Amino acid sequence: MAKNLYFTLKIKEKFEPKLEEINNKEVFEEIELPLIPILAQMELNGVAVDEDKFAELSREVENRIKEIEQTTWEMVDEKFNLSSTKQLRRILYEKLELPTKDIKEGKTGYSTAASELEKLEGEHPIVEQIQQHRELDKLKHTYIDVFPTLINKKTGRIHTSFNQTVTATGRLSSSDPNLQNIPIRSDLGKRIREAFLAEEGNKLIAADYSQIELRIVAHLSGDEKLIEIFSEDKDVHTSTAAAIFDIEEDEVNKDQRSKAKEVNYGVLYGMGAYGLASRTDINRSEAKQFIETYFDRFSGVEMFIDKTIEFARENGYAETMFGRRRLLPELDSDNYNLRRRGERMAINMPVQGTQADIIKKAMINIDEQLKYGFSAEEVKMVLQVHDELLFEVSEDKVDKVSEIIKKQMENVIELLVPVEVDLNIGKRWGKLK
DNA sequence: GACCACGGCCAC
DNA sequence: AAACGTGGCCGTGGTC
Repeated sequence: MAKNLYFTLKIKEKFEPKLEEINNKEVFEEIELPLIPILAQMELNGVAVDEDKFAELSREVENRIKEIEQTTWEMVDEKFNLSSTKQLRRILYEKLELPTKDIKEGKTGYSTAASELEKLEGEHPIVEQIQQHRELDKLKHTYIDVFPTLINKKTGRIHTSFNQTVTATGRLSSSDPNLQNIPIRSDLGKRIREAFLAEEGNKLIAADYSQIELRIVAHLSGDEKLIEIFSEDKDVHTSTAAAIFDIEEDEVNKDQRSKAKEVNYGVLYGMGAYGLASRTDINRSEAKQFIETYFDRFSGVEMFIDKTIEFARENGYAETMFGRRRLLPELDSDNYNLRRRGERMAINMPVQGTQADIIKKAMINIDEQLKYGFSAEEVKMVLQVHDELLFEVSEDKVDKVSEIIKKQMENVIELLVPVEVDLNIGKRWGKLK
């Protein structure tokens, strides 16, 4: 024990000045340190799951996968492993001789990734079988069949690890198992998420920040148009579509909105024309025009991006609103691609990192507020998924607790735009209202 | 059995 | 040559 104390002190002596030197003592003391016991408690709390539901899904998906396999084998007159990209590549591009003109090549040959299979739609019915197989196989082996084996004997719940020192931006990560990537997008995915639930007498409260990253961009850039959109509580993707297509908001169709959404999020990550074109049905020159028009309408955002990269190049790091830093030696590289990658990291850090700071601070403030009025039995913080907090709460405390959660999350920081949190409550995650 | 690279894909 | 940021986990195919 004495040794532990001795070396801990030595470590403090070594690192405290360094922390001060990089101006991160506050991030450490006001965010990371107080967060530790909260994460520990969340790990101990765990989350309840519906074991029978997983068993049911497993049987159902198993049968469907077998059907698809059989159909696929009959199409090519041979049995092969659909999970082997190597074998699939031989079948698609050699045996069936599907066109490889637009297909990306990796280190081992032509790709069979989802984005490439899409280009082969209509060429052969096997493509659709592979697409379906991919989704079902992924969800079965990564989630459906895994979670039942991870239910803790004593608690009857699943316990993750929240890692505090993994990411470059300040986000948490979750592992063993990762509970930050539970499916939600596909129909089967939704059914998997619905297998996460509250125990008898409890409800789940999911509280998520609405468009927080784009609101942070609005704040950091000071872009007038983006600020106006959020201040007037408009749908940001619809308004963006109206701005770039130069039409009225009520004239925006689904397709235009979804393209605007790609642009909105793409911008946060430094997406180029190539990226936008490959993710939508427009070609490169249209994509280029698109992005140019976006920056023309939202010139504050373009200036923010330029200034952020410039700052990072001069200082060797990018930082969040709370001063958390990410070193970016890539910006000095002789390698063009590496340098461009560094620039994209520089753009992303202030946005993603500030979001991480905000939600961590919210967790600390909520914990502080809840620990006096409620018992650990009545209220459990169970998961954090980057812009969302999940709580399991005694049914009779839901109203009071909801109010505290929303208030604390929305008031961590004042931005030039409103910070909004949506609450969803119910028995099953993914089926909340 | 442990580990690895790769291709692939789930989430935000 | 790469093209959109942050993660973690899967099966295949292979080595030790």
